[in-house]
Amino acid sequence: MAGQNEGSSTRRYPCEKCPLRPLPLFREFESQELAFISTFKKGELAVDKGATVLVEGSHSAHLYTVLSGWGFRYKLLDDGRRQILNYVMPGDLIGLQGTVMGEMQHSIEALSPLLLCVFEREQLPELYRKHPGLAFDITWLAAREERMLDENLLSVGRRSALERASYLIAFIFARATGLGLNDSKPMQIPITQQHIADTLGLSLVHTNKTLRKLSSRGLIVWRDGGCEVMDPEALQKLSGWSGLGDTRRPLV
Amino acid sequence: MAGQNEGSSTRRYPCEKCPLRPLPLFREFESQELAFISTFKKGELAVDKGATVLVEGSHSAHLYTVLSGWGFRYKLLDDGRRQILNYVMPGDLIGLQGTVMGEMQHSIEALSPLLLCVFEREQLPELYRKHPGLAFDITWLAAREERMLDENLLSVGRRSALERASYLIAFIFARATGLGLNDSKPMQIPITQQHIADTLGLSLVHTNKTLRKLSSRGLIVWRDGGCEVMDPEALQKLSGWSGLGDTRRPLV
DNA sequence: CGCGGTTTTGAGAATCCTCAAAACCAGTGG
DNA sequence: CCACTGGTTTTGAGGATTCTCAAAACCGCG
Repeated sequence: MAGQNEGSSTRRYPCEKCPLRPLPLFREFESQELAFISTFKKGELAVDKGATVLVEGSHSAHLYTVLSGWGFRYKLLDDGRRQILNYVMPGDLIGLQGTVMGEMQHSIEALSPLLLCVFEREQLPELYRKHPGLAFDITWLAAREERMLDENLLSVGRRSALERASYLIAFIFARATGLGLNDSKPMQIPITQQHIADTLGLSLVHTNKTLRKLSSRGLIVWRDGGCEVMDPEALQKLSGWSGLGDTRRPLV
Repeated sequence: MAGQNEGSSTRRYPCEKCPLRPLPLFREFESQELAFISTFKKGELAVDKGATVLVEGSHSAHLYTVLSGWGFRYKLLDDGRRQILNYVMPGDLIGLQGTVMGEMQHSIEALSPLLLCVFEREQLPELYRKHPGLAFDITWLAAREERMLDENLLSVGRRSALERASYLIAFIFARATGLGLNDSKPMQIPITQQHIADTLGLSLVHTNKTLRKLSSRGLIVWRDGGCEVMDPEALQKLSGWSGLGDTRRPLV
């Protein structure tokens, strides 16, 4: 296995100075809620690129919010076939399944160096008791994840290879843009074609040929081991996807 | 469209005499929680087979728990391609997405006559304020739905047609069995092959040929417009699925 | 320069799809 | 009781998509 949670537990970002919260994407919080979150947060965890954050079958005592970096959730079959379920980006709450239902049913791996806020499972009941608004937010985030999975399932089940690839890239682009991650002009997504293949349910070879078509149409460029998005509108149109809504969302 | 919510709003089952709650599958409730649920419940809705319970794009003011019957959640592409996301069975909470996030992002259709408990969106904040335990249960159910979607996505993305079909039937069988729905000796699932095709992401023709293989091996029998499950263990083994856990779950 | 990981290409094979038609079956109306 | 109808299941055949196998090209890194 690539590597386990090796990470320092410093605390560079107090919640009051959270770099994410000011973004227009996120809903505003009441100060008392913010104060609670601040005590709820136990520290930060830095995870190396390629390391596994959470492992299927483990019984995690923690819950995390992504502060920065990219990752992905996936499941494996016995013979090694891998399905990537979704990507994990700043503001996402991860480990909820394990925390709420017991055992983790999927794994999460870092696609880039990840910085996580660490929360403790044990304090969750207290959160639910004292801060119904935050409890509602957690449900909201779970419903949002469900919605993204619905879309992914629709894509893998019913779209052609070309549509799937377009959808995936447009989808990731939309999420990253909302977070203000497109600082470089053509935004770059830090994934390999193997990741895309395992997300779309296609073989590596056919994925490559499909991406090649997108390249030849000028919609993307594959460079420096990542995908540069040249024409997100065209990708979205090609996939027949209606886009993310523009509702603001909570951040826990 | 086949038909809209035509249903009487009688109230045959007071919560105190809920036919589901006594099942060993469900966690026990505190009496005050039960009392609240009872006031939370606004009535019952009977939905005809084939009718659409919730429509994608609508802004539902209601939230439902299935009392009896079968249904399915699905999404459509513009050109009519359909992907079934999951099946809906007694004890499932539906409409949460629409209630929590605004617009419904999927539709739900009845596979058999459905009986639903009706709750109101407006009272949800009160539930979160007064009954953190119930709030947690709702999150739990959302996480459970997410888990089922993860499994379905793994299946559609990475399993062969034969494995997918086996998995789906074993999965539905396991859920129904937990609910005590297998009163008839070989349990019958009330779906058409078109439903299976749209769940697995396969064409109708190929689905038929795949099911035929399962029949010839004696794992299922297709009779009376439904699927009789003859050998659930073999199906589960063939699909390489580890089964549902045996944790008890909440019922809201 | 050599190495491991990633991308690219080619070729043949398996899976899965579409088109088309027949068989089957329950319900309806004559 | 029978013919008709619409929905569902079944089968065949040819074609498109996607897969596996295999090898080469590429690329950053020690």
